[in-house]
Parts: sequence; C-alpha cells; structure tokens
Amino acid sequence: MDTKSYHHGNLRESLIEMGIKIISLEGDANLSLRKVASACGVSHAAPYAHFKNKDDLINAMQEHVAFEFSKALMHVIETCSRKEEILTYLGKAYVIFFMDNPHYFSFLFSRTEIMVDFSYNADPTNNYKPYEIYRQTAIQALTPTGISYEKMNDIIIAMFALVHGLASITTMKNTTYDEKWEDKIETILTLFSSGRKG
Amino acid sequence: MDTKSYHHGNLRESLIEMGIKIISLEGDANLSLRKVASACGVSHAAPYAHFKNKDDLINAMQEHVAFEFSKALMHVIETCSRKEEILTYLGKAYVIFFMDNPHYFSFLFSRTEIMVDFSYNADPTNNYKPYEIYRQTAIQALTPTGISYEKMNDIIIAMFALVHGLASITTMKNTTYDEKWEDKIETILTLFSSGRKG
DNA sequence: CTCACAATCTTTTCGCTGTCAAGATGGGCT
DNA sequence: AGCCCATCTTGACAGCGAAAAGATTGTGAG
Repeated sequence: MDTKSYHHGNLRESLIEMGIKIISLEGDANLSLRKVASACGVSHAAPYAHFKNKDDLINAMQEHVAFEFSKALMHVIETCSRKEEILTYLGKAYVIFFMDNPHYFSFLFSRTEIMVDFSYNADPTNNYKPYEIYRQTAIQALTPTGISYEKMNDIIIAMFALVHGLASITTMKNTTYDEKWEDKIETILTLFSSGRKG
Repeated sequence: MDTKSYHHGNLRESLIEMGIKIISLEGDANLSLRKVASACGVSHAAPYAHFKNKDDLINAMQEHVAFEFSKALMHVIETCSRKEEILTYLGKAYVIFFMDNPHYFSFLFSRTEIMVDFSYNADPTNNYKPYEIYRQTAIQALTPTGISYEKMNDIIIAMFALVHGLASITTMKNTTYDEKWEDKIETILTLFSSGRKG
C-alpha cells in the first residue's frame, strides 16, 4: 500500500491479484511480467524475489482463481434447497462463473495443474478440483436411483462433459448467441436427466 | 523445395504447414514467426511478404486445420452405414481428431474465427464450421422422431456441448485417464440418446 | 533478346519481453 | 549499535514481432 517505501510489503499477493486482473481484462496473451510489476509500482525484476519465473507466478494466479471457482461451486452445494435439482444448479453455476469472466476458462484449463482426473486411481483428496466437486455431488444425488457404480461413473462423466462443454462454448472468442441464451442454459442442462427419467 | 535459390517458390504454403507442424508438436506457446521462417530455411522477415503479421499467418494455419477437421467429420457422415448411430460416430470422430492432435483443440477454438454460432440468425453457409456440421446431421437424424423444432434445437446444443466437452477434457494438459478410456467414449456418447429413449 | 518492373527475400533496426547478475536498501534480530 | 539477508533496483543479454530499406530474380512488354 505504501507506494513510497523501498520495500513493498505485500508484493507477492499484489502481483498475483494484479496478474489476475490483467488476465480478466485482457486475456493471457497480453500478460507480461514487466506489465504486472509496473502496475504494482515496482521494477521489472522485483517479481523474481517471490517467483522463480513467469510460469511460477502464473501457477500461483491459477491456484487463486481455481480456489475462487471452487468456492462458487461449494456455495451452490451448501445453499441449494432443492436437492433434487442440485446437479442443474451446480452446472449452471459452473457455466456462469466463466461467462462472468470468459478469460478465466482457457487460463484455468490450459495450465499444468490437474483440474480433471478420470483415472480409476484418481486422488480423492483433490477436493478443490472442479471435476471432483461435481463427481462427489453427483454420487450423492444419483446413489438413491440404484444405478450400478460402473454406469453411474459413465453418467457423471457425460454430465460433467456437457457442463464443461457449455462453459467452453459460451466463453469461446467470438462465439455468438442471443441475449436470452443464458436463460436457456438451465433448460439445456436438465435435458440429460429429464431424458433419462422419461 | 530448391533450398538454394533466392526465391523459395512455395514459401506461403510451407510456412503454413511448418507452423501447423510446430503447433502439433510444441503447442501455440512455442510458435514464433522467426522459428517458422528458420525452419523453412528463410530469413526472419520473409514471412511478411506473404502475411500481414503473425496473426495473419495463424489465421491461415487455423483455416487449414479447420478444413482438415471438417473433412474428418464429413468423411464419417458420408461413409457411415448405420445411420441410426451416426451422431455417436460423428461425436467419436470429433473427440478422436483432437486426441490424435491435442494441441489443435485450443489452437482451433481460441482464435478469431467463429467456430460455433448459436444465434437464431446464424449464417447457414457456415458449412465447414463444426457446430453447423453437427447440427445439420443431427436435424436429419432427429427429424423422424417428431420432436418440436424448439426442443430439437436444445437437444442438439446439449449433445454438441457433450461432445465438445469430451474433446476439451481429453485434450487438457495433464488430464489423466486410463488407456482403455478411449473405448469408453462411445459408451459415454450414447448415454444421452439412450437415456432419452429408455 | 533485353530490360525495367514488381514480387520476393535479406539486412538492419527498434521496442518489448523473460531472465539473470550485481548492487542498493532497510527491517529485524543479536 | 551493528550486522544479516530478504527484498528491490539497475543493467545487460538473447529472442521476439514489426517495419524500413536494400538485394535478387522471375516475368512480361517492347
């Protein structure tokens, strides 16, 4: 905060937040270490006291955004009153998070961290990973139906792919859709499960 | 071909193909005009005789890959003998195209060209655009079911999002899945329609 | 045939970038 | 009080996209 002192005092956090701000406004292509440093009122090499290199800063930024994302998902899970439609609301929150910040999508999912793990021996402690959140919620929602574990696993992957695909498409550069399209998300998300019921 | 002559003779096409080769091997982050030029045995400014700037070359590369992609999809449509499962096979081809070349996915769908157009007044001449190919195939496949136009439209968007989401997930950096996971794609793709039937 | 033109390619230069090395600063512990 | 060392600055270097200016050569008009 004290812009005059030689030592910034909170540079590491400031760099992360400023970097995310730039990403959200201009996208990853326009992110440079020197620009972030300058925006923090600091010389171009100052970041190297806190991060090994540019990729190291980007990883920290990604963790920060991923945590915000998981918070948005968890909030829906914890406050949803109609548990029978929780997968629809969770999916809608998933899509809307990225519609609000389109640049976050490619930023989050094109980096080194494992955001999705479909392998049989996936780490169950990946609690903050989007697919793991969706998967555990879906298991709770689908278990009462008595579907076999194998089939439930496939269904969850399919529903997650549908949600993730909608997020990918709606955040694509120059993808066009009507204004009321956002209202359609819920309808589209329910198609899978309603189709399975009827 | 003649590496000694002052004039390359086929530089424009060579730059496009070499650029795509670099993308497929190293991803877009490692693509530079100078590297492409050097790989073509030409000075670093030579590309400017054929392309306005780097983005112009990238657009040409994207068109080239998009055409290859549409060819792969059209080939499935034209050679599919079991028309009742054409949407499954089309979706599988969609996913496998990008599994074979993971770097193509973000490259194709993060650029300026409109690859997906969900608006009501979408240009119907976008025949080579992936969503338009999928949509027209789906209309032919679903029309006999007698579903309303409105609902069919939503269903097609949902199925396309599922397919596109699978492609996005399977090509994500560091996404892990078992070897036999590729065999599961077909199963997962059929879940939507089989759920709707049963 | 020749010769000038225009397309193509090279060289040079510029500002920006990531990264590293060396030095300056000053908060906090002994 | 004085030293240490994390933090920050300055300066340098190679690689990048881009533009300007000059070199080369295929080609078509005469």
